[in-house]
Amino acid sequence: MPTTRSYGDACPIARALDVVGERWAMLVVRELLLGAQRFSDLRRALPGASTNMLTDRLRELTERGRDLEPVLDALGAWGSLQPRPDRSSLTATSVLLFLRGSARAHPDPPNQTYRVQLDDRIWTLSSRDGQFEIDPGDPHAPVASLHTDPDTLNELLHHPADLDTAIAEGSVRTEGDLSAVRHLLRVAA
Amino acid sequence: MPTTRSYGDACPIARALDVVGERWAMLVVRELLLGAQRFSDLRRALPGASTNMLTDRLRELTERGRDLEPVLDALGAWGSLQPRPDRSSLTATSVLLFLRGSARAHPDPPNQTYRVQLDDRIWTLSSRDGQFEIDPGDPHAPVASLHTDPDTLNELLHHPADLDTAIAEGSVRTEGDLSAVRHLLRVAA
DNA sequence: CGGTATCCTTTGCGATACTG
DNA sequence: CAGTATCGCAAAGGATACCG
Repeated sequence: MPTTRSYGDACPIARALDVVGERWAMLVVRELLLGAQRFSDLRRALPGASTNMLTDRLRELTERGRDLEPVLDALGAWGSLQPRPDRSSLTATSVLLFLRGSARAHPDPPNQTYRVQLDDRIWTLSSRDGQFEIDPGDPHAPVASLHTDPDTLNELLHHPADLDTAIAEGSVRTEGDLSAVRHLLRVAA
Repeated sequence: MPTTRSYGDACPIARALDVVGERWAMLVVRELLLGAQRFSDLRRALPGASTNMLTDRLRELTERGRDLEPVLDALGAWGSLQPRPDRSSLTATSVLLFLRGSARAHPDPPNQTYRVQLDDRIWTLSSRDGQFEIDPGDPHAPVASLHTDPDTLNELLHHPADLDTAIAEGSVRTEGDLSAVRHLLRVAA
C-alpha cells in the first residue's frame, strides 16, 4: 500500500514532502516528466526499484506531479555539484535532463527537431528559442537522428569534438544533417 | 550513523537525493536556513524527530546545504497546493517561510527592520526592495516588535484586518510603530 | 546544553510468485 | 505486458538512558 505517514506539519515544504518525500518518488517523477508512459519504461529506467514500490509511488502521485519540474530542476542544479557515486550508472533520462538543463540560447538552427535514441528508447528533442522540449517517441520530420547510449551522449555533451571518433568507433550512429548534430551536442558547452 | 545508501545513479537529481533525500533531511535544512544555530533549536522546531536522527542528518550536510534554498522554495510552492494534513501544527519557520515567499514589492516602508517573536524564538525581519531577509536573534533598532505564536501570525497574514482583535484578545503583543506592523502583515495579501 | 550509546519497534521495500 | 499478493528481512529511526 502507498506510504501514508505524514510529518504532521502544515508547512508547505512538509506538505510537499508528505507526498513526494518517500524514497524513489522524485525519481519516478523524473521519469514521468521525460515521458515514461508504460510500466516497463519505469522498470527499465529504475532497475533498482521493485514493482511494488513503483505502483505505490504511482498511486501517490496526482496530475499535479507535472508541476514538480521546478523542484527537479533545482535539485539537479544542486546535485550536479555533488560527487558522482561509485559504480553509478548514467540513465537515459539523466543525460537528457542534463542536456535540457544546460541548453543555452543557441540561435543558430532555431526550432529544430531531432530524433535521439538511447539504447532502445526513443525521444523527440525540439529546440525552440534556445530551450529544449523533450518528448517520448519518434519525431515526424527530424533534421537529424542520433543513436547511442547514455554514457556516450554524456561524454559527447562535455566534449562535442569527440563526435567523429565516436562515429568511427561505432558507439554513435547518426543520420541526416551532421552539422545539426554538432550543434545539438554543443548546447552544454 | 548517517545513512549512506545511494541510488547508484549518476543523474544530478539522484545525486542530490543521495544526500538530502532521506526522511527529515530537507526539514532540517529548512530550519538551518532560517537560522537555527543550536541543537535545541532543531529539537523544538522538529519535535517529531529523535536526537539521533538530527545528529545523523547534520552530519550528512555540508556547507553547501545553504544552496538548497531554491529547492525548498520550489517544494514549498508546490506543497502549498497540497491539502493541510489533519492535526498538523504550524511551526514558526513554516510561517516565516510563507511570509518571505509571499512578500511582494511593497514600496511603502522600505528597508524596514522588525523584531518578530514566535513563542520563545526571536527573529529579525528586514525588508529590502520588497524582499524579506530573515535572521535569527534580536535586531538592533527595530521599527516595531510583534510577539505571538505561529498559528496566530499565519491567521493574521491571511487576514491582516484581524490585528486589532488579536491585540485585544492578548494573542498578539506589539511594540513600536503599529502602522509598520500593519504593513508587515499585508505582504502576503 | 549538546550530544552519544543502547535497545527495540516499525516499516519500507526487496524477492518471488501469481493473475488478468 | 501490467500489475497484485504474500512473505520476510534489513535498516531506518523512535525511546530512553547516559555523558562531557
